Formats: sequence, C-alpha cells, structure tokens
Amino acid sequence: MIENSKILLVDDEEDILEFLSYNLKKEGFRIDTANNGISALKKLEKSKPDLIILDVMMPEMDGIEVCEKIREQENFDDVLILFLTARSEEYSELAGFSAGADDYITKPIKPKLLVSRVNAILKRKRKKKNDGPIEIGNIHINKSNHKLLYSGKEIYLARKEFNLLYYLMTVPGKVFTREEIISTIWKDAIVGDRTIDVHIRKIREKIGSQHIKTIKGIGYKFDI
Amino acid sequence: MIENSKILLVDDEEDILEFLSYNLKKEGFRIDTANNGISALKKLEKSKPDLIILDVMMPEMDGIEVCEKIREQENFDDVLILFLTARSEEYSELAGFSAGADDYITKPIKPKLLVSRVNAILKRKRKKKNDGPIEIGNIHINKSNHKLLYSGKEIYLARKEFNLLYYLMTVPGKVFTREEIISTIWKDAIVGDRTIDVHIRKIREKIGSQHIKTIKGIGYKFDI
DNA sequence: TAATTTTTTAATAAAATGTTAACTAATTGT
DNA sequence: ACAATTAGTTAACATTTTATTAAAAAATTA
Repeated sequence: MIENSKILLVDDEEDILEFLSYNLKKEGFRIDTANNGISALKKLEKSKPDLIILDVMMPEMDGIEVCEKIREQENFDDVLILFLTARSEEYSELAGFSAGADDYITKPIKPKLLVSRVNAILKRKRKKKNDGPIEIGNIHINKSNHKLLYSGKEIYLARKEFNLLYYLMTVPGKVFTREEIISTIWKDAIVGDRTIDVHIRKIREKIGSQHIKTIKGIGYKFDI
Repeated sequence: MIENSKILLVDDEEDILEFLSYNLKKEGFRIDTANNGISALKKLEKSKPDLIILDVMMPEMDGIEVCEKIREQENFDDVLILFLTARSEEYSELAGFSAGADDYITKPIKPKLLVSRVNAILKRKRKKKNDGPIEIGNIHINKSNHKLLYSGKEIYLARKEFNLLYYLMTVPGKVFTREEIISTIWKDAIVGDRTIDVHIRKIREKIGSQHIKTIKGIGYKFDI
C-alpha cells in the first residue's frame, strides 16, 4: 500500500523536517526523521523505509555521500531515494543520479507537488516489478506499448481485456480462479462472475478460443 | 538498451577482471577485458564499448594516462569512463575527473553498488543523448533549435506542445501514461488530466491526428 | 504596462469501455 | 436421464475516459 509506506526524512534543518513531516503524515505516510547523514544511516536498519528523502546540502556528510553509503548496504541497494536540492545547484542532479538517486525535487518545496511526486515514485516502483513483455507461441503481449501481436498481426484489446489476458499469460498453464482474477484485475471494485465471462468471451472473439481454457468449477487458464 | 551495453574492463589483476566480469555479465552486460592500458587502447576500435571501467593503479601505464589517451581519440571522446580507485588514493578522484572520467568507484568493490553505479552512469548518458534530434518517418524534431519539420515544412509548436511531442517521440510506440507525462513535462507544477488532452489536441491540430494515438484508460503514444 | 501568446481550467459532449441481467447452453453428479 | 450447477451469450445500460470548446489565468513580449 502506497499510503502505508514509510518515509525517512533526512535534513539538518528542523523546520524543513517538520514541514515535510506534516505534509506527508497528512497523506497517511509513516514518517521517520534524521538530522544528519550519520544518524540516517544508523536508523536505516530499524526503520526499513520504503523511501528516503535526502537533502543534498547538509553539513559534515552531504546527501550524495549519504546516498552512496546507503547504496553500499546490501539491504538498501534498491530503496527509493529522492533528493531535495536548491534550484541553483545544477550539479546535484547529475551527481545525485550517478550516486543512485531515483528522483529529485527542487526547493522551495510545494506541498502538493511533493506529495504527488512521492506518490508517483512509490507507484512507479510497485509497477516496475512485473511488467515485462511476454511471448508465448505466436502471441506477444507487451504492456509498455499496450500491444498484442497474434502471429505478427496487431490486435487491439481494451484495458480490462488486455490486463486479463496479460495476467493469465504471466503463468501459462496455471489455472487462475475467479477469485484470483478479480482480486488482481479489479483491485478496487466488486464485480460479479459473469463480468469475467464476458471479458473472456471478448478476448476469445479476438484471439480465438483455443488459448483460454475453462476449467469448470475452478477458473481459467492460458495455454498455447 | 542499458542491459545490452558493452563494457570494457581494464585491470592488471586477473582476479578483479573476473570478479567484475562475473557480476556485470550476470546483469546482462556484454563484457570485454584488457590486462593493461596498451591492450585496452588497441581493443577500443574493435570493441566499441559504451563504458570503460579503468583501474587507476596499473603498472606501466596508469588509468589516468589511459583515460587521457582515450579522450584524445576522435571516436571515443565521449565514451563513458569509470575509474576504480583504492579508497586511500584520494588524489585520483580529482586527477581522474580532470583526465575526463565520468565517475569512479572505490575499492573494495561491492557488487550491487557496482551494478547500480554502472546502470546510473549508462542511464545518464542515454538521458543526455536523448536531447538530440529525432527523426521518425517524415517528422523531424530538434530540441536544440526548437524546430519541428513535417514533410520538410516547418511547424511552430508552443513550448509545452513541443516538449510533449518530443517526449512521446523519444520512445515511439510506447504508451506513456498521463502520470508519466505529467511527471516529466510538468516537473514543478500540478495540472489536471484535461490539460494534457488540450495540448494533445493542439498538437494534432498541427501535425494531424494519425500520429498520436489514444489508448483509452492508459495514455498516449506516438506512432508513425 | 499593454498587448499578445501560451497555458490551464471548467463545462459539457462524445466515445469507448465495463457491468449487469436475463436467458441459453453445457457439464456434472446422482 | 434429469436436476443442479456452472459457464456462455447477448444486448441494454451505467460508468469511465477522452475530446472539444470557450474562457480565465499566467507568462511572455513589445
């Protein structure tokens, strides 16, 4: 859950910590804070944040350095890191990305922009995990360009149809129960079983009915 | 494709070559190796690497010198170079950057950090490259002079329109979600979804509507 | 500062997608 | 074979998403 994500804020200025904290807590994020890089690194293991927001300009250890040290740690080499930079510090974007930052926000920080960025970055991460193109037999399905190629011919599927077919194709041969299908394709809606049937029908209409098999009493599966 | 990038490893210690090789191959990079500077310089032309990882400390010709010689060559003045330095050799960071290094990693090398750095540096390069002119079909778009040529005819686009079209054209065929579009084109502002529609409409007005396709429920994509 | 252009929004129309209900067909267990 | 259960089909309808305006707001230029 994005809303339940934990964020570690690292800044030497108490005002900024409070400002960030206030605005992010309001959105339902869990917040930890640290006043400097050393303290941030110490808190890491215990806090296990999903996202770290790092001020680039800090006395002693700057954000870039903290970022590098975080990336060195086995368990945090893929934690999300977002930099805060003053608009003038042009350098920091490059240095930051090379140190392993995922995004950055320039000061002055606008609360709404901050929140939308944080949401975007967290969502992006979740999405990344399983999104690759799948190729089974003469069927290629690719989420990034929303394309379904059937024997080289492009076939258009509406969103739900596309997601449903893609989902079935993630594990060819596996029978997906209606429950499984609904809980992944219809994340925040309640629909009846007939609805799935209709979508399956529409997919079959487009790619033929030999690929999606009905296992009566259980669900559907994709086969070559 | 970052994953498909070729990397030339240059180190006199066989162990380190193997260590680097193993860890980078695992990530899908194509690897060439050289035991010393001379050999590296010789292999350059044939290998055409995207990135060279150079040990600073090598007998005969050290990394700095190799780096300088690489930069002298017409074809490799913008190849990426990453230095390996022992943590103690403080000098090398400065010397390295002045010799034309793009980044450096200190030993001992941690595999995950190495990989994340290599990815970051390659991504950065792509980003830089991505500012170049793009030519797809009979559409030429060039950021450096803010010009759009459609079948040779110059068409004026306002800034947001231009950036939006350019962005879509960076990866033809890929469907960009509104979220993606907003987070890259509207870095410091929050705008509603309708705003994108309006800009899309204006672009379509100027270049015709066959190129930018709407994927309902997902976003927009550019196609020839 | 006024004029002009660009950008954004709001309101509403249009289109596409998604869902359901009612019915039919198929399958299963007895 | 015959209920009983489960899935398939269809078309109507609801919902969601996008397109289109015009007008306001913001930015830029003269």
